[in-house]
Amino acid sequence: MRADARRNRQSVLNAAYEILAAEGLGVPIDEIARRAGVGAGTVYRHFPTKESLIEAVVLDRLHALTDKARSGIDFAEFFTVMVEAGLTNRAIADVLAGGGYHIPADADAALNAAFAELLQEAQQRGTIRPDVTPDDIHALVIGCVATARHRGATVLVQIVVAGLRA
Amino acid sequence: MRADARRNRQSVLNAAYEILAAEGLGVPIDEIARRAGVGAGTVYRHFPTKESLIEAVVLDRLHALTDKARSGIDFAEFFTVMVEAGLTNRAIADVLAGGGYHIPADADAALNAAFAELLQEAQQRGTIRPDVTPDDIHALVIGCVATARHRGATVLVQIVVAGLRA
DNA sequence: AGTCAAACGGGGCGACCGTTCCGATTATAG
DNA sequence: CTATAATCGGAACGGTCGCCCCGTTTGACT
Repeated sequence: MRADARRNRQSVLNAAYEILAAEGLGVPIDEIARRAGVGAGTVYRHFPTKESLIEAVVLDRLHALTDKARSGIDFAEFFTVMVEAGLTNRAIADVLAGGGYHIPADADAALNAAFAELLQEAQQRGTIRPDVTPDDIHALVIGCVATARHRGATVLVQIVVAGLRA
Repeated sequence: MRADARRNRQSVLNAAYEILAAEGLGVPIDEIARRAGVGAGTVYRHFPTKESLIEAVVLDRLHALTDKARSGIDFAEFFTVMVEAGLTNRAIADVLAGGGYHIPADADAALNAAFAELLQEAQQRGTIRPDVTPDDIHALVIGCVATARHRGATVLVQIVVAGLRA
């Protein structure tokens, strides 16, 4: 690959990461291109579709979250980590909420599986009420993120976590 | 006002109510017009802008909710009423979430005020934790609605309400 | 330095949507 | 029944956005 191509590809990735994290998946490609200092055509040369660009930007974040879940973290703690991830990065929030764009199922599935294991452990230990499903948790994370955007996150997460306790 | 004009106006209102409740504020005007059996121009004769049509359709629902809040209902009960209202009527959900369109401030403010009073009562009676603000509650309603769209509402609302208790 | 394929960029296409316009229609007063 | 003005419907406008195309530039290898 030519040197300028590699450079431009990296510029696009950097710009896309910044803008997507700040504004969410709704930003036009042209804006990403402008921020990267390239034309829209160049973006589409490297990433055949907007979805593929989003994928490239978001995938490693999802993997990082999955790793965190596997790191022996407490369930309640990881819950707040997820919410904070969504608050810090609107693209993550949009992807978790399933907003329009489709992310490869396996990355999403791996994260959900790790989260579900944490939940099951906590439920067996008796610290989390037994009638909540992994899907409920997933939904609560989305809700907390959407919710805490206007308000401070801490109180809301405290409330939800308190409600989750057995 | 001519008889056919009144008839058409009502058709538009009915169609708009049905579709907006079912699909949310994103539906195109043309679809509302088609469902009402009129042209798009007719819709704009009666409602100068899409926002005004939405307003006409949504306002009395907001007033109904405000009345319900004033009817001596319990705070926790009203919380679930709000969530159910959002689930039943996507237009309500979108308006509560502040999704794009602007609803006259007083209607929104009246509902919020009534809800805030219920909260304050419950907090003085000691049934709801004292560190949550009306804005927190507003946010939690939005979150529960957005959340419960995919999952059943009951478990989620139970969790949140349990977390809200003192 | 010269060559040429690869990469560039920005204008353009098609789709969608809110809004406006205007010729055709129709209800109502006289 | 006619005149007339209100109303109607849907085509057209302007704006946005994802995506593609193509004339031009540029980097790598000789």
